[in-house]
Amino acid sequence: MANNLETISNALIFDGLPQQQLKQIEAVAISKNFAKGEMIFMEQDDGNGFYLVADGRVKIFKASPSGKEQILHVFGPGEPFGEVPVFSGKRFPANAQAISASRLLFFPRPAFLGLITAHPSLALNMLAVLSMRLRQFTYQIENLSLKEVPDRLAAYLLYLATEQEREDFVTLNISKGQLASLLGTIPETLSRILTRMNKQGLIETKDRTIRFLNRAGLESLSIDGKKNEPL
Amino acid sequence: MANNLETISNALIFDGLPQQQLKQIEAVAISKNFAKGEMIFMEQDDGNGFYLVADGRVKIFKASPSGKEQILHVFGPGEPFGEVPVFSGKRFPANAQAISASRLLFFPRPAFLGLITAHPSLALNMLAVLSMRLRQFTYQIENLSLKEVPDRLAAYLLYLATEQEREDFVTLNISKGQLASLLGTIPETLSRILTRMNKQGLIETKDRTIRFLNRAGLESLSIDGKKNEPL
DNA sequence: GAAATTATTTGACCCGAATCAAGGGCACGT
DNA sequence: ACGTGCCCTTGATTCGGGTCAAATAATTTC
Repeated sequence: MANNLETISNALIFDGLPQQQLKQIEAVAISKNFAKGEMIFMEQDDGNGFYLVADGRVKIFKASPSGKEQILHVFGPGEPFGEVPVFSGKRFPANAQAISASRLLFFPRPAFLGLITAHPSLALNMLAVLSMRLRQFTYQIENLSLKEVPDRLAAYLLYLATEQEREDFVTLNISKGQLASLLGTIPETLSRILTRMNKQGLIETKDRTIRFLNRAGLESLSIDGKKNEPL
Repeated sequence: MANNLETISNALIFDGLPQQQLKQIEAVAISKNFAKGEMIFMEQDDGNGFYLVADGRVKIFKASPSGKEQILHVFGPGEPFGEVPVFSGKRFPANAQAISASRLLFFPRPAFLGLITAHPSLALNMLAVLSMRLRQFTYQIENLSLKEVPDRLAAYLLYLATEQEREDFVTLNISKGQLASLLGTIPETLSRILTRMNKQGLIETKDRTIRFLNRAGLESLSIDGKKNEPL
């Protein structure tokens, strides 16, 4: 529950900027509140600015006509989203929805473009953010195309462990249904795989806590699947 | 077979820059030649600069241990690639390989960072390029996760028609095997689907030329698959 | 231009994961 | 405490598409 200036100061995207510029940035930010489940924008909407999460949690996702969803990102405090239309000049390529009650800072396009033109290091920060996101998408595409669901799950759990700076267990910050959508599968399949991994002694799950009983096994799965078994 | 300055002038990434800056840019570019099939860089290599295709064609791809490939992009003349490490500070997230004999202009990281800091519009161009690429990745993820192979193929053919400014036929600029890898499938499956589409009267294929016999059918496939059939 | 690769097609088969259908557990509001 | 939903799990079944194997066609190379 930080104030706007604190939120901006702590965001990586504004990292390294002098206090004075941060105040300029704060001056153009507009605070907006969203209830849990509320849509922030939809694919094909015009994007007249981008958002920074102050509080809460937001999912960016694609939806198919039949109702299946693929989550692209889940963003929490300090993370920006919705920048693509600002620079591409096109519409939003995906949907954004609050998955918990959220407070967001909105930066209107013209004001932000002015700031970025005037401050090269802000431009470089933004380039870094977009590059990291491209990187992440390459991993997501690799996972969807080249790995099977258990491998993706293993990779995600290990990533989460790094994220949470833990060695032997992680705590999911989204529901299992959402995790399924993030991994490009459906809840039924995820549930079955978790059950199987428990039986195999790889993990031990209790609600949203997953303990690693065989980290090496998970790592092997996450890297090359289980194709490398004895002949 | 344009010279370096022409190549740079025609690249979208340097669009709108004054002649004098283009010459500065040309001054830092290093021309490199690659034979067909030659690797340009591999995933996890250090990225000390980025490339601009002057001549030829380059594929960016991920590979699985079992040998399957997923193509992320195919770039031709005027298109930049390998920028992610320049701004993210991390290593290449994917592989790059010449799929035909190619001449590339290489821009070393430090020189390019200098240019971008000095010229805001170059920074904005680069932001636009990365944003378009993020956009494209969202479509690729959507295709892989939410659509089936025939739907992806239909979407790709229609995209290609737009690209080539044609109404009723397209000419593949990559082999069918490469197309399979771009669509996230394998040559056998692509071959079967092309055969099926021919039988269904959707298309007519002759080598790398594909004629649309039922564009509406393709469009319907590309949007929501064939789930919307009569009850 | 003939041999040697490499690309494409076709067939038989198999497997991972989606779909369809219930059932159970838990939280929340009244 | 008692529904009413929502989330998660489990079972039975189906299906898309990948694997393996082999034949054919198209290129490249010498």
